[in-house]
Parts: sequence; C-alpha cells; structure tokens
Amino acid sequence: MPEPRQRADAVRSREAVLDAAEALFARSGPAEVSMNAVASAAGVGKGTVFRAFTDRAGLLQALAERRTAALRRAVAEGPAPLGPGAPPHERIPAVLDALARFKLDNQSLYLVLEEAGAASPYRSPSYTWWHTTLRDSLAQCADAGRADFVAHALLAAVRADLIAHLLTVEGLSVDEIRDRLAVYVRSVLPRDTHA
Amino acid sequence: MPEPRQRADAVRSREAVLDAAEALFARSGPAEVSMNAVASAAGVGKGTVFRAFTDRAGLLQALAERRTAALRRAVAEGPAPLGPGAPPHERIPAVLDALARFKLDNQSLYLVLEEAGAASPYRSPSYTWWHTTLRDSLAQCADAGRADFVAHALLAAVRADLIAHLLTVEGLSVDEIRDRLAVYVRSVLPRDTHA
DNA sequence: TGCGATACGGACCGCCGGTCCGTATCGTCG
DNA sequence: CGACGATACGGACCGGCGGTCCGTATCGCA
Repeated sequence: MPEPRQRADAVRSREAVLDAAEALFARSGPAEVSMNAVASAAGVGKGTVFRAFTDRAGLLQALAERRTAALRRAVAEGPAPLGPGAPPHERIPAVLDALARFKLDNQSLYLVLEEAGAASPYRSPSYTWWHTTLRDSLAQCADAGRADFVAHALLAAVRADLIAHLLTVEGLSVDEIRDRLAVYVRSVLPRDTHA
Repeated sequence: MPEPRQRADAVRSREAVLDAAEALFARSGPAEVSMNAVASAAGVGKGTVFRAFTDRAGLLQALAERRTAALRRAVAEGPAPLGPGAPPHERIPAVLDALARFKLDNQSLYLVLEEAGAASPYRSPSYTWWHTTLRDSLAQCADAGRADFVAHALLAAVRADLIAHLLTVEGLSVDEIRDRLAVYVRSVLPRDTHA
C-alpha cells in the first residue's frame, strides 16, 4: 500500500480547517465550538471537515498533535533539562513544568481535549506518549514497579481543568502554580537521589 | 421564608427519579443515559424530572450527594482512622483509600459526575468538601502554605477516569491500585512525621 | 482534451437537553 | 364534605448538536 497521495484541494481544506479550529478554540470556551462553526469559519462545508478528520475527536487530536509538536520534540530529542540526556531528578520536574506552562498557554484547547466525553483522555496517543516518557524517566529513579502509577499521578496533577480552576477560581498566578507544582513534584521523587 | 413544604406527589416523584437514575447509571456506561431514559425508567414525564432537579447537572449532583452520604459522615464524624480524631499521617491515606474504593464501586456514576462538560468538577460542592477536608488534615502536617495544592494533586490521583483506565486498560486489580495509591500518598506526606 | 477518481457542500437524520402549557392532583379552608 | 386555589404532571415541542449521504464540481493523468 503505497500511500495513495492526496489531491491538492484536500490538503488545502485540511489546513484551512485546522487553522480555523485553532483560532476558534483559542477565542471561545470549551464546548462552545461546534463542528458547524469550524466548517463555516474555515469557509468549507461540513462534509469536508468530517471527510478530513472522521469525527470531532479526530479533529481535536490532530489539533493537539500539531500544537504540541515543538514541545514534544524538545522533550524527545532536545538538550537538558528537557531532553533525554538530563538526569531524571532534573528532567522530571522540568518536563512537568514545561507541560504545565504549555497547558496554561493553551487552556481552552486542553479543556476540550481532556474532556472525557466518548473516549477517555487516557487512551489518546498524546497522553500515552507523555506517560511513557515520564514513566521511563521515573524508572531510572529507583521505584521501578510503581513508576507507572506515579507517572499517571503526576500527570493528573497538571490536568487542564485543575490548572484552570487554580487560575480562575482560586486566583493563583501562573508562577504560583508553577512553584506549587515544582515543590510537589520534588516531594514525590525519592529523597536518596537528591544531590 | 418558611420552606413552602412540598406536595406529597412531588416527593414521591423525586425519589422515583433518583432510584431510576441510580439504577441506570450503575448498569450502563457514562454518557449513555439520557434524561429521557431516566424519566421513562422512573415512570414519569420529562418535565417532572426537570422540575425536580433543574437540569442534568442538578440530577447528577443530587445522586452524588445521596450516594456518598454515609462515606462523608464516616469521614466527618466517625472514628479513626477516617474520622477527624485520627492523626493526619494516618487519616490522609485512609481517606484517599476509602475514596478510591468508593469510586471503584461506583465507577459509572463517577465517570459521569467528573465529566467536565458544562461546569468543571472542581466547582461542585462535593469536590470542595473533600478538598477542604484533605487540606485541613494536610495543614497539620507541616507544609501549611502548600496544603491547598497538595490536596488537589492527591485528589487528582484518584479521579474516576484514571482509576477506570488502570482497571480496564492496564488491567490492574483493585488491590494493586489501592497499593500503588497508598505508596504514592505516603511518598507525598512529609517524612519527618513518619513514626 | 477528455475521463475516471476524488473531494466538495449542505440538506438531511436521529437524538439530545431543556421549555411550555393544558390538564390532573393535592391539600386547605369554609 | 365539597369546592377552589395552588402546585405538580406529562409529553409535544424547540433549537442545535454530531454525523451521513449523494448529486455536483474539481482534480490530475494520459
């Protein structure tokens, strides 16, 4: 199966829809962006949107993939402290801090993305990637068998709706959130590796 | 305003709807229970359901309130280790374990309950209550200023969709989940109080 | 330049949460 | 005990959602 190539107009439409969707999600609240709205904002028929992305979840996922590409690259192959070269007890807080900052900058998108709805966020490739990365780093940090759960728990601490709540309802500043998170993450990591 | 009293039939309907809803949520998956289904399962018109609970969120909240009453009482005024008499470093793991077990027993209800949807779960009175309880216990455990965030982070570790994922996708047993959680919670609590 | 394959658009579908109002029931008071 | 005002009931109804379908327009290869 040699990748049947895509027609030029299809590629153009796909791009237009992604751009429009990104703009809409940035501007408005979570569930307020309908597929209809995306389609007409992109200057495209509804059918085209669904042809390109299958369903709502597909569009959201494509959006996430595109938006996080740079950050993921920085973590996967960049320099310390984010990259794989850094020692775990530096890398883990750095990665979580970067992820938290990123979610703070892309709140509305992530609020939608992590909405349970049909498929839980835990099945999405995006979550799985972060979890695996974190788990592997944690596994170098002594508590091998528990690394899997700890990775989940740490990621849960930076869930979009929690962060939004801290910011909006509890009135914390971005730096306060980052600070609390940093302290918390350090408290979870084993003490013996602390030097 | 002397509480205008309710008519007998209204009370009966309310009860019938709660019973029916509880049964439906226990049986089926999360988003698969429509208000229409609840109404007809309760042998009642749709209007009656909305009259009694205002909207979907109201019904869900009433359901949660009713279902967790016993557990909340045990935590608020019961004996150690759950009750307020227990020392924090025993009470906190006990409370989280109890909460996790409870969510394991009421998965589908909690999956619906914690769905972001309109209002985030963090604004619900139920969440606020658990958070306050946990925060107060944590505050007796040294790290005063951070207690608020730590309470959020620990509660995030027992979110319904995470627990469901561990159980369903990762195939952990109930006891494995409780064990991982216990170890994790202990790692978060300050070491100095460890004896 | 012609023609098969592909993509486009928007009318259309079933269903959802939520509203509305004519009708039936309640409970109080004479 | 009968009658009447207040309250609750039920289900037709509404706007809008995610998703489908198919006649039509466009693409790109020969």
